[in-house]
Amino acid sequence: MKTEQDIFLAYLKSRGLNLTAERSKILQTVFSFHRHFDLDDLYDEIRRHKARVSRATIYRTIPLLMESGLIREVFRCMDRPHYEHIYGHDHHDHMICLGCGKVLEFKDERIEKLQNEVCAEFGFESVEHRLGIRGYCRECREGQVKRRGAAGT
Amino acid sequence: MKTEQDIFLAYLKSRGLNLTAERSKILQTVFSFHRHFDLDDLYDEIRRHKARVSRATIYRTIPLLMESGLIREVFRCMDRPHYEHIYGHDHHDHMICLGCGKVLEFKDERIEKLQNEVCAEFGFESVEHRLGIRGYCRECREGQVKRRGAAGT
DNA sequence: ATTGAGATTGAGACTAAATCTCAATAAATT
DNA sequence: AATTTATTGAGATTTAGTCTCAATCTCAAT
Ligand SMILES: [Zn+2]
Ligand SMILES: [Zn+2]
Ligand SMILES: [Zn+2]
Ligand SMILES: [Zn+2]
Repeated sequence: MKTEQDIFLAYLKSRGLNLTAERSKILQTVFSFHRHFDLDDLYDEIRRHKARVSRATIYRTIPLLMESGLIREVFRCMDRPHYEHIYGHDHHDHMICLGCGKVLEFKDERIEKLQNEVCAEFGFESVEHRLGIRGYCRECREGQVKRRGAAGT
Repeated sequence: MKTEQDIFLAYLKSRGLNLTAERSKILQTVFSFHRHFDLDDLYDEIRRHKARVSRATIYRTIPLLMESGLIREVFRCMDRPHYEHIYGHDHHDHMICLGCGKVLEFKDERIEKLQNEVCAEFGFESVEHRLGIRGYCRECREGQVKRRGAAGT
């Protein structure tokens, strides 16, 4: 079982790039999250650990992490892309509550299978997909709503 | 059968707003498209008809059209949101070719139904959803690829 | 250990999308 | 007609993201 480091390192090597301290710190921080994050979450968390990585470097590193298959963009919220690490986690899709901003994850094998069928019909080779359902969660429908802002898909 | 104008007008009235010449022109142009469009497509098409509406007004009107349920954002391409009118059209989802940028539309009732089931399980009330599959279309997989740039979901 | 080629970084300049401000205009209301 | 409120366009402003470049680091070959 390879670690995320192994994978990132292999990817970087394959491109003639190095695993620097900054990239390593970003990688480590990404995998320390147990939730979806945006660039500023990363930046803040790194500083909170008294490490110092510039925003420019984070902007540069995110595409590398995506290309190496370690993270993916999941949705856009407050006009910013949000990411999640995917290595070691099952694929899943998202429901985003327009009331409280909560993000629910779900996976339905039947939907996944049907997507493959549709792609086959069209002769389309799927590389990646994203299903985002926006609406209102149980708590927001029933009880009192604490508005935290709407989220985009 | 209401026209898009009726709907937009009703929405505007409900908010104490007026259907001005500019808003009317934007509405008309939106429904003259038979493809997905972004803000500049709108701007250019309006000017091509020798009408004059500022970008600021278009930026202001798009949210109104979305809130009134006439258009929706469908994906992001070249870092810009793209829209489509939805009034009078069946709901559908999209496949986006990473090779040529082509956008294919599909609808699978079974997938739609399963989404409803999943929402019910979670007690989640769906308002809207978006399924985007990115990959390679038949032509790009077989023949020669004419790269036109990648598209985002 | 030294060296040189190439990779990397951070700071700040730059770009471009989107929002905001505001004075002038238009529409609705009285 | 007068008053109020909505609307517009131009340009200023904000902000996410990219680009530039000089200084620094990495690594592989001596
Ligand atoms: Zn909620
Ligand atoms: Zn997730
Ligand atoms: Zn294609
Ligand atoms: Zn469509």
